[in-house]
Amino acid sequence: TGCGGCSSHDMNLIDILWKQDIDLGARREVFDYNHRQKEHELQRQLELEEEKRLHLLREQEKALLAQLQLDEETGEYIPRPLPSAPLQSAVTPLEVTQNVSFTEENGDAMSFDECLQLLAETFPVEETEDTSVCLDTTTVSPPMMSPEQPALPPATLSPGPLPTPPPPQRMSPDLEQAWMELLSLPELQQCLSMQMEDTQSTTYPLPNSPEVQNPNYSFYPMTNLTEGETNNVNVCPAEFMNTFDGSVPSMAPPDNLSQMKAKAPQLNTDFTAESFCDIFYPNAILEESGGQQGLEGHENDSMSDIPTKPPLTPVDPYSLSPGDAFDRGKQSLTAELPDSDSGISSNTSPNASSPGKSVYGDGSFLYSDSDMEEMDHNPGSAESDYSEMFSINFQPDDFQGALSLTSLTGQLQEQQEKKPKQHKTDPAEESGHNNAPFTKDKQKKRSDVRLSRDEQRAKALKIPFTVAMITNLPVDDFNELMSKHQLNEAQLALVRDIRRRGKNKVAAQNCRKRKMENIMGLEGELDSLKEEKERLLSEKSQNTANLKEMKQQLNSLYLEVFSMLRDEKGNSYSPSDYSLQQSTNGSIFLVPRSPV
DNA sequence: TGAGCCTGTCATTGT
DNA sequence: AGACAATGACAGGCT
Repeated sequence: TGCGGCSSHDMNLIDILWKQDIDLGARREVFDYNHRQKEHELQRQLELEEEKRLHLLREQEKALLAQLQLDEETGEYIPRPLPSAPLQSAVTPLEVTQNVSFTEENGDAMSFDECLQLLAETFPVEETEDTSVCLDTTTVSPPMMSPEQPALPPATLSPGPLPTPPPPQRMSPDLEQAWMELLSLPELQQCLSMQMEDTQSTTYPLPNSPEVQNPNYSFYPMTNLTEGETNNVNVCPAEFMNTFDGSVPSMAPPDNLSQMKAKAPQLNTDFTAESFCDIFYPNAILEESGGQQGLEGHENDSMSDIPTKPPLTPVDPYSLSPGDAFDRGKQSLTAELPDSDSGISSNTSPNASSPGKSVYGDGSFLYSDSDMEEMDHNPGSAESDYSEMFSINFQPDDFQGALSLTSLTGQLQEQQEKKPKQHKTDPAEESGHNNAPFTKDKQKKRSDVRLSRDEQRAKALKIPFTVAMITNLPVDDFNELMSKHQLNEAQLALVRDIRRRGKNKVAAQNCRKRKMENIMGLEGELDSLKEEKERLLSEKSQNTANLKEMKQQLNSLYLEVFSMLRDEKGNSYSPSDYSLQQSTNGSIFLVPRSPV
């Protein structure tokens, strides 16, 4: 079906073939008349567009020829004499292509491949390795093309008939050299290699693109053998493909040129290798260091809009507060609510009954659980204050080596633990905030506070460690940490309590998890046992049935044997009067049954 | 409003 | 003996 300009007659012929061939494995829809009709219409449109495009190409070719003539005094179709200096070889082809600025003048945008195509058509070159290298990029590309974009088979590689074959013409030596140098341009080769590599390793899937899903896209006329848009379509990101929107790129109005440059890479007019790469792999250019990275984020247009993700930086535990400004206002309130339920300090402060009066600045660290309740009312403030406290009290010098890492992980963990906390107040708790220490009401809103309760306590007692550190540090490190700080009795007790609670909390979690796993394991075991029981019962019933059958067979055999036995008078023995018994040596005896 | 679940905490025991 | 893990029990919060 690779017919180029398929006439309606051809299509009818193909129709017939389709209908006749039931072994093609083609889906039913390809035989659908409406479907085919739509395809015919689409094909006609494509043919028209192709004609327009070819016409434009001819115009551009004329312009190019004119330009080339202007460039040379000799009248040859050579864009410009090429310096042979190696240093300039990388620049000159760019100049060539830049000089061929037909697109700007014509107001049409052409892709790099279109230019190559134009060059090839203007100065057809015999197949060389270089050209095949260049155009081979199209062959490795997945067949992704929009219906509006005529599928263009590899031009110079295709031995098939060419609808518009350029007359065989030998490229002028200079131009050929320029062509080779252009192909040997490092940037271009890099781009091409990236292109090939990308098409091989990373396709540009268009999950929702009908062009890709349409199994019949190959029916679209493949009239033009030079690779133009196809190549671009194959390699350009999906968002670029979606920008075609049915318009032929070369017919793009000039006023949209800049916009099209940004969207459609094939519309670029400056064919420098860099711009080539830049257009096709904007991410790769943007992220100079991570070329492959740039190639991966092309499916989504928004990806390019997303700012480059900054490298992972250590989380600043002191910047975790969601609202310091709001929370600072509560600091005086929350700061006066420290407590340790260790039983060591729990003398109710004289100020405990007057929340408005802070004991924080008094240096007092003896608090009641009722104070903790007030802390519970402001868990958010406690969180922020906690971070704020550590921003003040945290002494990096105290944590060296492994401790710093531990503290970091602990802070990270802490950050995670803070997230789900909720903020509520309970009037009942407020009324009971003067309760004696160790009352159970301190456990209210436990889910609200969780570690933040200990965090608040730690803050209140100015303990310069994170709760995560206190909890997670190994014993030796923890003891070392404690020894490095002059903590008073209440602080030490609180730290021990925090550590105990933290570890117990983890232990409880593990225990419950283990319990659940055990339950699940037992359930699985129960299921397997049930299955085995069923199997055994089935087997038992089967055996019972077999046994019953065997008994019946044996009984019938027994009766049969009896029926064949005769006494000296020729009378048969009655099974009710006699029985057959087998002795240990295998001999059979007819034994009279004893009367009951 | 009560039931059920989840989670933190305490007390206890074992390692 | 002390630290820690494991676990039952309890209580509070949440749905």
